[in-house]
Order: sequence, then structure tokens, then C-alpha cells
Amino acid sequence: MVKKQPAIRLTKQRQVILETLKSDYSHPTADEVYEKVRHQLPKISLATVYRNLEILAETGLIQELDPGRKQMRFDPNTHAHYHLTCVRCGRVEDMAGDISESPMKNIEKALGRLTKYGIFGHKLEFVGLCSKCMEAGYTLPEELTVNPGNRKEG
Amino acid sequence: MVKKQPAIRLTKQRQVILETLKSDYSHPTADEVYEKVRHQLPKISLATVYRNLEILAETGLIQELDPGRKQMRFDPNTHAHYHLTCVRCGRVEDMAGDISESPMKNIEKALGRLTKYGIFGHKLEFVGLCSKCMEAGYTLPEELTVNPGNRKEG
DNA sequence: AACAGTAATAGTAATTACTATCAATAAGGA
DNA sequence: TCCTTATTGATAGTAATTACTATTACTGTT
Repeated sequence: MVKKQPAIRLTKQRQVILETLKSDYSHPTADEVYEKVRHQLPKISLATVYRNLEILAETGLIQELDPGRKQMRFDPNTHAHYHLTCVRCGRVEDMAGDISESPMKNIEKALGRLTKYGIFGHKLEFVGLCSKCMEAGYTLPEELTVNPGNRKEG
Repeated sequence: MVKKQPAIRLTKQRQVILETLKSDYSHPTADEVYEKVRHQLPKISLATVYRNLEILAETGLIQELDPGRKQMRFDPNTHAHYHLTCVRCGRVEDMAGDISESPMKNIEKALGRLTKYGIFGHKLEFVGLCSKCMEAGYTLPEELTVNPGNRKEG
């Protein structure tokens, strides 16, 4: 006898949140989604947006991104792909072209043996300044001694 | 006439924070550093610890890590190296062996041309369960459709 | 050694990005 | 339509960090 799992209801709010995100490839934050959704549902609560983004991500309908800043971002594209994050403004873009997955998978396997971790994936983020930030006069840091992905962003 | 930049004073607090971290390769969080430092300086303020960790990281004496969780971590090893994060307990380890940097550098260059970003680095994190979490009975997620680095950690 | 200028500190309030709680509401099957 | 319970809006709470402020203490100069 398998316990029946709770049905996921298709509420108006959930529907609008999903539709809004599905047409937005800017990798918005939760509050950006909230602002957009409010045009259609002015009374929606921010908590509802957070709750539904989490549920939609768990269901696999959207992807939750953690670009190494304080805010999560959300992506309607659920295929495995890499992102590019601007260290200054936080903009996130899809990576053009594709980096082959297989050599990384081999590295994962070797690592699992070496470290006794159960490795199940990796996260690869390229960081830099987007063209807008460069146009605004921001420049690349001159000297780099450490993995720049770990630098503090402005 | 170049404006003289403010001198960075070597206070007792700063000294103890640096020494404490330099002998701690567990990649501690700010509050873990705070607890350790308090043994020597019971009256030190948490804000002082945060402030100094930031300054030390900016100065390049230590490295600030963002392992994709809510808390920053700190590393006395300022050489470029990769880390391994447990998605469950947040433990961070140095990656054993070395992954060659050069192919990644080539990818960075190609990406810069493609995207018009000023790419200056990348961040590569392997994620999984550490041996302790596996011993405690936690298992790897069965099905993965997306880049697992973006999954919500428990 | 006394002084001036200012970097740094302790203590605490404020902020940010969520996350939990809970009474009221509304899907969706019987 | 009725009933069960998933979901909602409103708001309080939380964790990690950051800002603020009065006070303290270096450091170079007399």
C-alpha cells in the first residue's frame, strides 16, 4: 500500500509565476519575478513567489541558480548548461557554445575515488565584467593571485 | 602628488585573527573564527572579526571562499586551488591532486571573445556528500536532470 | 613626553534575503 | 455541491552580514 502523495494544485498564482518565468531568460531573482507577476496579480504575496519558485524547481519545471552572490536566480531552461556571472552587477548569462561534459565526468569519477566523497556533480562559473559594466568604466582587477571566482564582488 | 593611502595598522585583534586562520585549514566560517579567537581575546567583537577577515582578504593575506551556501568561508592558503563542498553539511575540503589550469584558460579566452565579457577567471566546485554524511546514511540524489551545482542543499 | 590626526574597536542597530507560522481561502475529487 | 486539505496573503522570525557611533589607541611630529 503506497501512501498517496499530495496533489500539486495548479493555482492561478502558480500558473502566472511559471508563465512569467518561462518567457524570461534574464535569470531573474525572486523579487524580480515578484515585481513582474504583480502586474497580473497585484495582491500576490512575496512569500507565495518564493514558495512556488522552490516548488517549481523541485518539480523540475524550472532551474534554481546559485551564482555565488546572496540572491538565488531562476531559469526556465532546465537543460544542463553553464552560466556566466558579472562580478560587479550580478548579471547572469547563458554560456554561448558548449563545453563538453565528458572530460568533467571523468574528473568527477577520479575525484570520488580520491576523496571518498560521493561526487554527483560540479559547478562551473566563469566570472568577469559584462560589457555594460566595462562601458561604465569598470576595469578588470590588475593582479590576481587567487581563484577569482572567490573574490568579493562590488 | 600621489595621495598617501591609509596605513593598515597591525592591531592585536588583527594579528590574532590572522594567526588563528593561518593555522586552520578547515575553511572556517566567520563565526567559527570568532569562537576560536575569543579564547585569546574574550572581549573581541564579532563585527571586528568580519571587518578584519574582509580586510585580510582584500590585502591578499587570506582567501575568501563562497562555496554556494549562505556563509562565506576563509582559507589561509592564497594559492589558486579548487574546493570540494558537501551539499549536506557544508564541509569544504581542498581538492586533492591538481586539475590543469591551461585548458580552462583557453576556454576563458574563447569565451571572452564570444560574449564580450572581460573574463578574468572561473570557479569550479565539485559537489557531493562527504564520507561522514554518507556514513550517517545520507545518499546521493537518484535522478539528476540539471547541473547539480545548482541544487538546493538540505 | 605631549599632542594631533585618524584607523580601529566594542557594542549594537539595521539590513538583506529569505523562511516559518497561521487563519482564511479555494482547488479538485467524491 | 460538499469536503478535504493544499495553498494563499500577511506578517513575524531568522541567519549572516553590514552600518553606525562613541570611544580607544596607534603613529608620526614636535
